[in-house]
Amino acid sequence: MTVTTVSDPTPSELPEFIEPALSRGALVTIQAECEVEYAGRAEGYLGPGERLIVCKMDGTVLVHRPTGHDPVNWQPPGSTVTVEEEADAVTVTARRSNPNEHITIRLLTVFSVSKFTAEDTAPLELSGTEEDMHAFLKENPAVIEEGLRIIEHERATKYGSIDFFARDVDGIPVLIEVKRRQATHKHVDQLKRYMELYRDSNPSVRGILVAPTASNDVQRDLRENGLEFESLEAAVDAAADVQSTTLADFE
Amino acid sequence: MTVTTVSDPTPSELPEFIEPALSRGALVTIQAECEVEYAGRAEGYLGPGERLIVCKMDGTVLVHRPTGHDPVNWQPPGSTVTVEEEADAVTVTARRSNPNEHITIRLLTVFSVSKFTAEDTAPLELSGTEEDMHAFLKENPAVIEEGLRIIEHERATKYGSIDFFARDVDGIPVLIEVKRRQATHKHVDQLKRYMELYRDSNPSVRGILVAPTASNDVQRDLRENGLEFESLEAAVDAAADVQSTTLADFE
DNA sequence: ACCTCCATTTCGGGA
DNA sequence: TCCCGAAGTGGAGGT
Repeated sequence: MTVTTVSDPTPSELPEFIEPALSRGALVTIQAECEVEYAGRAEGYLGPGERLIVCKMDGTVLVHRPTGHDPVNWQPPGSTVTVEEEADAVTVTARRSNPNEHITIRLLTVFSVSKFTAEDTAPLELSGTEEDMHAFLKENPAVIEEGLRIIEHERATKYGSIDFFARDVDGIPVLIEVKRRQATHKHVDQLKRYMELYRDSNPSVRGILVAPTASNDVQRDLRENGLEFESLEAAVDAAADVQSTTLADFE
Repeated sequence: MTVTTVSDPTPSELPEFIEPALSRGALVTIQAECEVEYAGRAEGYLGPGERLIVCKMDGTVLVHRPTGHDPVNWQPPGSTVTVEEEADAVTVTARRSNPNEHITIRLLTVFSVSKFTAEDTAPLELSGTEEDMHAFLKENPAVIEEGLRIIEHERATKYGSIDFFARDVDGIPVLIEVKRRQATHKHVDQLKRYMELYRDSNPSVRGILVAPTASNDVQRDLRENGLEFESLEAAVDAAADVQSTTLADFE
């Protein structure tokens, strides 16, 4: 039996159910009315309500409301989880240092608690990330500009790293920043910053922001700073494909 | 009965259990071996493994592994969830448009499924956010600099908004950017960008980055750009307190 | 440990 | 709707 569920557990059952389950690597889910208090990087209080609580073997604790993607309260992996029976409630506390913070969940009424010893080793295969886009552009620099030669990928600077350091057909150095989503002013800032590191020693250096789209405002921002925009919708699609894409896709 | 759990459900039970539960506003949790496929902003595939699946009434779907804070796969709120029995598995699909994307979970073995009609209206009370820091600084501008007058909070520009537009004791305009955590080069960039909007019409404008700390690199970056750093550890603490803090805390 | 940046970021606020 | 920035962001990768 991989899943064990206890309906309407008594308060004294909870510590002896949850703590050993976690230390044996189980996923614990609790359906309960609870209130939550958090103190650490910020301070938070959540009054009584019915929520789904998930505790993981690595110290992760999540408190989920009936709606929304994000947990309303949580504790990241690396925390230590303890369950204690108190006078009028059972509390689940997860603590960690660095940063020093804790979450305390007061279980007012527990409707159900279950443990699930889950085994999961399959890796997540994800494509269409910015990394995939990089790999594609490295192999197909001409989709950015005819004659462009990639000199270095992820060129380190004292502040972050430039996605691509390249040279154009005339040998002029080109700094390239790649985004997988619509470009924003922030990305222009990022490219501008890298440009500053090169302009002194090489005033002719060019800067290109490569992204599927950019608003008119952002495109103007680039122009006003002597930078260029290269719309590359196709590169995003290509990066999502597993099989390699050829230049023919762009003609 | 608020929670209903079915252990080892048969495939044909699942659609009729899950879909009505969601449409009636329940939180559905599934403990199962499954594989997951995602296509939309990126493409993903996760091979068979044992996971906890959470479906919410608002269309949120989360797939959690035995470890980690983040779901390994998910679909954000606003999706439409359907459950279908197929030849060799039951699939849970969540779809949304804008962006067009979907997640498909193939349930290979379902150990347990439960529905939880949770009611939760309590608001989350959170303090120590950047917004709280703003409120504190607005009331206590002298902690930034003696004689500073706040003219405008969240002053809109064509690009984002400046946290504070102020004037110093000599009437010189001051742009202030506030961060609740250690300042980074990105924040310097942000302030620099706002400065550009004012330097033309007012060359003497000053810029201050207010944050609890900043690395030496970042502080140098600020100096080299004619900007200032104001370390304000205390303001962060003050913002976390519910009761208002007085200037005395800084003396 | 620090620093930087990506993320299927999500979320909320303002124009 | 777009656009922008915060988040208790989390997570990975480099130095």
